[in-house]
Amino acid sequence: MSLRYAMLGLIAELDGASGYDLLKVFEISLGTVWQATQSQLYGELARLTEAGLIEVSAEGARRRKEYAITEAGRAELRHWLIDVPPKPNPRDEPLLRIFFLNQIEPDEALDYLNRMADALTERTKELQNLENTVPWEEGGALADNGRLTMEYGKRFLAMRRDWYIWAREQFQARVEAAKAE
Amino acid sequence: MSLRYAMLGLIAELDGASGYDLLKVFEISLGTVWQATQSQLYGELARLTEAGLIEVSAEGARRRKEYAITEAGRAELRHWLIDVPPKPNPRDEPLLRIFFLNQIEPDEALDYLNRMADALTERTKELQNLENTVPWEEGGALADNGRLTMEYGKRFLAMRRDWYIWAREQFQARVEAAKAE
DNA sequence: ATTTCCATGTAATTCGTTACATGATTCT
DNA sequence: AGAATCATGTAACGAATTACATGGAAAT
Repeated sequence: MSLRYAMLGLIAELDGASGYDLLKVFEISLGTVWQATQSQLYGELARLTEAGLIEVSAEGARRRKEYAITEAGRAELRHWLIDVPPKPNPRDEPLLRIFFLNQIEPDEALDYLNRMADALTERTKELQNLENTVPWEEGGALADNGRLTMEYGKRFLAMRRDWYIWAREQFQARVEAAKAE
Repeated sequence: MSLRYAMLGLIAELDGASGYDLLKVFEISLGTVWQATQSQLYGELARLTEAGLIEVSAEGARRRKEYAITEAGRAELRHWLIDVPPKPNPRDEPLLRIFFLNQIEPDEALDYLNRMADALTERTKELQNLENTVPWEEGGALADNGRLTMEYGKRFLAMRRDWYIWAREQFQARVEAAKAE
């Protein structure tokens, strides 16, 4: 159900946004945190309008429809932010794989852990580049909060890279202990 | 598609497991990393059998069916582990909320950030308790890998708690700067 | 006897992805 | 004139959630 609130929140911040505008925002600034397809967006816009949480505030050229949040929508968004406890992800694919590491050869497993650590180092560089090129000045409050999530992203990458390095060491120690027998 | 491999991997490790057995494993040891419902499991068991990746190795009392991985299944699992790059989560609800923090009052936002940090401290304690009560000796390789994910869980919790504390400071500084104008 | 646990399945609904389809405006 | 971009929608499919339904065996 969170897509609903993601859209509600964006419409609250970016007043007079169209479905197309939202799509761009999802692609660019929200892409790392929440993904949505064009199909989903237009469907949810219809449902939000139906539910009275947003309304068409203007119609522009090329069939463009601009949306604005209603009072009911604002209340709903506020309620979600304050009263509904956020639920963390119930699924983590990279971590799932760790459980099955002994299904491949020890060397392959060590290699896998190395590759994962390297990939995270690579992504850290990319994120750093992104941070350097984003025009932070514009955008106001949304950009300020974007900066918070940028820092989160950096810490998350670093934590995982460190963990892969640590896990590799653990795994290797295990392999060598087994060999010594 | 990862549920498929989660089940394939479990059947490879726990030879002769039934759907019911897998369900228990998902509830207990795999629950923090990958969730699946009973409905999903039985459906996927049928599909995996259909695809020749597993087979019914025995039938027991109470309609129990035990499954074993086939050679084709082993190859498929191995291929997934080695060749298919894992994809990290495209959605993070707690982080999404951060974008809309300025939709509520500054005091409420600060309060929210505090509550999130506290909740993570709480969950750290729970995880520590869990670690102390899990019988690590049994279970062999699966348990060894479980220990790796346990450490991941601890680091992840700590990272998020620290970040919430940091974010709270950032947010407060912003609020005070705005007040000073 | 009856509760509890083992055990498997199906149905209905919602959410997400990919693909298809089309029209209007601006730019070169 | 033609390409690129803006803009909205629908259809088909697959994955996930919730609920329903039932039966056999063991324990109290």
